Amino acid sequence: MHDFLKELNGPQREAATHMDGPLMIVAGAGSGKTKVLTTRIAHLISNGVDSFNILALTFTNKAAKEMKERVEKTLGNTEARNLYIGTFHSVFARILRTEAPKLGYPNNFTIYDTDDAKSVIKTVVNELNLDDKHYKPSTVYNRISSAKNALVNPTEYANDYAIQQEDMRSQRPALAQIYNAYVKRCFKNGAMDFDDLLLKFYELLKQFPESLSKYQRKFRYILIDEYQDTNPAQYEVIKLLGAMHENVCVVGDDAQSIYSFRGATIQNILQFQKDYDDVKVIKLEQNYRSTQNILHVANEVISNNKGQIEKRLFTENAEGEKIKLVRTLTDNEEGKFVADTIQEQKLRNHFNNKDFAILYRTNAQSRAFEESLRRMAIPYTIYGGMSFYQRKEIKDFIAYLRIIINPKDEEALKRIINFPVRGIGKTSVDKAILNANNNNISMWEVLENAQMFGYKGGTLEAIDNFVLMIKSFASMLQHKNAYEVAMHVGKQTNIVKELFNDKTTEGLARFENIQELLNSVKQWVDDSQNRSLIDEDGIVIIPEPTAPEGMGEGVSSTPPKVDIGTVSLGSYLQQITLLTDADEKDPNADTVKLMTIHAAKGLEFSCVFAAGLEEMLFPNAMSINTREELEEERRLFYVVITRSKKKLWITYANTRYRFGSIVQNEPSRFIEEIPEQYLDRSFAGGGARNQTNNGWQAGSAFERMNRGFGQSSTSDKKPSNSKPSYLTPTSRNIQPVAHVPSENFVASDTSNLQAGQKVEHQKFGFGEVMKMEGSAHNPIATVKFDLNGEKKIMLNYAKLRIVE
DNA sequence: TACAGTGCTTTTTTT
DNA sequence: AAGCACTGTA
Repeated sequence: MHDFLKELNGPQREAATHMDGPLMIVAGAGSGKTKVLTTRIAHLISNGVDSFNILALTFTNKAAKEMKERVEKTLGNTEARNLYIGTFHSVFARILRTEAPKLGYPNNFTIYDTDDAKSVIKTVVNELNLDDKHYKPSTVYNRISSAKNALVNPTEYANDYAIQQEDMRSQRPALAQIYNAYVKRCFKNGAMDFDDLLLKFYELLKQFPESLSKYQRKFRYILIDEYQDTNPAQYEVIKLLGAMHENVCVVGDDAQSIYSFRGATIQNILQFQKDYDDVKVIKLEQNYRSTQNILHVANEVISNNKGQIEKRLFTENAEGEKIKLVRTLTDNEEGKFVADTIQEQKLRNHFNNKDFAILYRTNAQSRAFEESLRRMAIPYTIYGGMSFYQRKEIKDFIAYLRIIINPKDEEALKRIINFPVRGIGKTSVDKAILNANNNNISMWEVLENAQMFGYKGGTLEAIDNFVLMIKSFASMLQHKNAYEVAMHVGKQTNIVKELFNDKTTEGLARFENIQELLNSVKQWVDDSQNRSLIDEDGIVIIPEPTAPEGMGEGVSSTPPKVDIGTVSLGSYLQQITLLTDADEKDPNADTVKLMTIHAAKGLEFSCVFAAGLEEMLFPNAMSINTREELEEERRLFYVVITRSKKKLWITYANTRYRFGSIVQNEPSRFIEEIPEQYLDRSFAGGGARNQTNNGWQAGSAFERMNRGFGQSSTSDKKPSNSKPSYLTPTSRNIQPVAHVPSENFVASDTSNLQAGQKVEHQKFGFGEVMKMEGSAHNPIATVKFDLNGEKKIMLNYAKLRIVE
């Protein structure tokens, strides 16, 4: 037996050493599934399986990278470099780079990110003369994305009765038409969106038996991480690829399925056992991560969901502390509490910054934490922001590179045709697009033949110069590498110079960003020296960022079909669009981590703050309409609880800002699902379930202080602990003048509220409605309160009692 | 044509 | 609160 198997427990070892045949590992949170996966790969290799024949698919680049590194470490040699480990998207993109021509796409197809895709949608909605208020790009995009993930093509979409009913109901009857136009336009642009990477690969396998058999033979062993999050497109691909050898190993946890909004379906887990004759099922039920208390709470919470795969998570870890429940008055106070507590814990228990994570439901919640951490000079890293490559100046620059690699890329062309300004205005651009559509050619081809299409004078000259310039860039790639070309583009277009001359702070930042972009191209080029660019068939491939140093993959003697410069730049461009901001950050940096719960899946931290446990927020207002939605929210709660190894705080605020106005929220219903015995409510803010002002509880003290009922005396201190600073009101915190709601306060139906009516607000007191505005969907009342002045109240959130 | 001011929407989660 | 699109002005 190999050494690396010694560290595994029974079921883990059984899973890791299972050789042939389908295998399903049901892996509870913190049960060591990554360890099992990596050990399994190592075991396969050391038992004679060629590393070239192993495919491992994950959902994030981060997970892929970690897996690769751990296999490498386990094996202690470089065999791991030959593995295909990556995200569904990156692995499929890599393969499609060689196979795309079979489907009518260029090898150098562009990958459209969400912004590009939405821009295409905007274009086609306009061209179809549809109202873009009704057909908002984000809504349409989501709808199209769902269809693609469910393998519903435009024709099926248009012919499906239920779908059509649904679109009629939502007042969007033209969606089928838009979907169709969108798909055609992307194809014409030589571009695939994220969903296409899955969909087109599926179509390839489906339509070309020789391709199917090629990849079936190549990937004799397949491993899928986070199987509970696969969607039908991914499911079908896996099924096809695995059909020959049936060596498919999936790892998943139904309790952690949190991506149904992206088309993932838990059905895939249940279906797996029916797809193959004898599926071996192994459950990993021992948790190595969390304390008993944390695990008990997690188990208790998730038991409120119906229909789960039967399993009992247990741990031999210490009992640990109770879960600390904390209520604060506002979102800013919540931020302060967390920052204070981190500071205190660091001093008292010698934690590092990186031992803490602040996890929340929505990205918008990060603001308050950022501010408080910055004020206390605690280093932090926020995940979930914009990737470096999505910044405007970077995308503009990249658009030049995109257009020389794929001239059909209309989105890129539109970005740069008049940037920097060269006298090709909107009218000229519209005309070009119109001509392109009418003659069924690309916009670029129209520009190439500008004179033929009636352009004259200065505009014609400007277009001709532009076309000439782009062509000169493209031809440079024949003898210069991608970095040299990118540098040349920067100079020739004046972009670099212009930014250099812009001495504003933002201009400086943009200049530095462009420098960084050029560095990243340089790095890519340098690294490519060590990469094979040709696969076993002599076809140019997209190398992975950390790909092998020219081994195995077979440097064929067949000459490449395209210039190396083009290949290198083309693969660079495809690769960077699949990067997220998480891939650009160092997870080991000693900083507090801030991210959504979704983004935290698969991670663990000694100390976790689960923030914003309020109704409307978590569970989110968008997800409380069906049992399925609510159960997914609960799984999300399960995920956040199980991220914690030692200490867990659950925080919520009475009021917080939303869309610029204050809203009040009830504590989350999920809090009530935690058995009292595991809760520590003695914390600042009390976390009192009801909001009565009893005892010394700091929260009520805070309320009293802010009502001007006299400064809290020293006896108000928490025992053995000086008063935390978040209890100290600052001048910035302008609290409303106290108002005690009437005995009979009941929120009225305000759907017909009108100016002139008298109302009572729980906190702001009595007032008169001055005016009504906003939409019927989101009415906003301006109320002049007797004691608190004028305030805008969003009626969807605030509770008002109509007095008269 | 470019920019400043206005008003309107937005926030659920992401490769 | 903030970012975006639209509009009117210079």
